[in-house]
Amino acid sequence: MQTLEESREDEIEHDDLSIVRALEEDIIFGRLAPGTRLTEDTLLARFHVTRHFARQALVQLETMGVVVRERNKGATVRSLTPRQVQEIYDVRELLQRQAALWIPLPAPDALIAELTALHEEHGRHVESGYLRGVHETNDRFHLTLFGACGNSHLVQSIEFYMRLSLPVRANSMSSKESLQISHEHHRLMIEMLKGRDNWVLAQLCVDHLQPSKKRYLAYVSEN
Amino acid sequence: MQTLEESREDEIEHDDLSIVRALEEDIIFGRLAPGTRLTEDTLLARFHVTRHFARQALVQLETMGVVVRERNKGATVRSLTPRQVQEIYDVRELLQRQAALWIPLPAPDALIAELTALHEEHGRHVESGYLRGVHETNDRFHLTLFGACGNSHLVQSIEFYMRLSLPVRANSMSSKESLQISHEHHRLMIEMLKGRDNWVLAQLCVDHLQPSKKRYLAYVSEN
DNA sequence: CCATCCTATTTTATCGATAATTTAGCCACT
DNA sequence: AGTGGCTAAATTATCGATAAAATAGGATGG
Repeated sequence: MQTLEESREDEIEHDDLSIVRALEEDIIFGRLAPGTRLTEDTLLARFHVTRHFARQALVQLETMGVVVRERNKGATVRSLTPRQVQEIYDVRELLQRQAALWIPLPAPDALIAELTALHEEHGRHVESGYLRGVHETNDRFHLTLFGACGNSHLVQSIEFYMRLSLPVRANSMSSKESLQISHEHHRLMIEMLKGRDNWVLAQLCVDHLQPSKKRYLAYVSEN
Repeated sequence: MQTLEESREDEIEHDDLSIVRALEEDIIFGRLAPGTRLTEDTLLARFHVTRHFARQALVQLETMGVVVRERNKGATVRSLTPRQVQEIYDVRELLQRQAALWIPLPAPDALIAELTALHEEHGRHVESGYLRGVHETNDRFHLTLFGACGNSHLVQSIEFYMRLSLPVRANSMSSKESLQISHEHHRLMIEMLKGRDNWVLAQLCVDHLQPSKKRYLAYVSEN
């Protein structure tokens, strides 16, 4: 049903932001493997934009840490070594733990309501297998949750590292079981927000990161 | 003596990186106040570069969080509200504390030697009042120190927030006394690296951030 | 005298053409 | 057969010109 809305790239107009979005999605869904070359001309042809926008999109993806650019050589989808994955996740744990600790508990009803709505939408997408929606609501859920810590700069950094770990998280998108576990975690988080124990919430946020990291590390070690 | 090497911008060639550096320096030395407009044409005239590079420099400064750009309006030097300063420093404390905790102690002799060399150079610059050198060796000192934590991504984030707090740190550059206190802190840090107590080191790193933050917040509150 | 619209000016955004660089394949030479 | 350099292809980097947008100042009508 949802697959109908794919691949309209020939028809609609594009600016550099939409190119960034599209490529980001290609990466998390595994359609663009790490190491894949991204030449400007390819983007030009695919998105029907002027060179200026294709280039700008690549520049932006580079600063987001999603692609690597070498001078006079072009851009490739960034590939992460296990070491880098470990480092990135260590920082993610640090940031998300602290954000969770800083959330004033119990959380206001408005926040609970907003998260519950996102949670339900997420659940529907998981059940129907609409991955694009799963990914989108998942990210919105976490940014809303961590946003409650009141430190917008911390949230920005959390968002940055979410982007950086896109290829790592790609794995877990492929199995419905993982998505359901993740969904259940979210439910628990909402419950915790009603209580007063920041430490339990923080631990939950840290644990929530483990499955996709472990899955990825296991995957690369067996190759 | 050192002032001789200033203002050669008319003569030497520039790429966007050198523009970024120059503007960065202008900000930390207070020559460019927060809120100042940076039009492309101004940079064009000042650095004798093509519009392409001036523009690219502004784009880069924006992603570094040093300037703000509004569509069709141009770039201005970012100004930080006290709230933002507080947020930024909360994150800096978090990151630098953790980096300090992750440094394996006692630190290897090679690291001690490297830091001692930087420390001495820093001291010379403080004494001679060569601010450009003070700033440069100061940043190198901290990046080398935190680099020892072994997590390059964490170090990158620390560097990012050092940039973001450039205007805050500008204040403390103006008083020799602050610089000397800072210098003494560095000496203590090196001492701590020889010991085994990560927590003392971490606390020192956090304390080291306080003076410039407090000075800045006091400054804006009295205006 | 005030509000509104218009216009001139400033400034950024977009573009396609051209220059510079790298890469790979080929050929000549040893 | 192997090595070195040379040419052609692919790709990115740079540029100046033009388009579009925002702004400020003044003119016009009420």
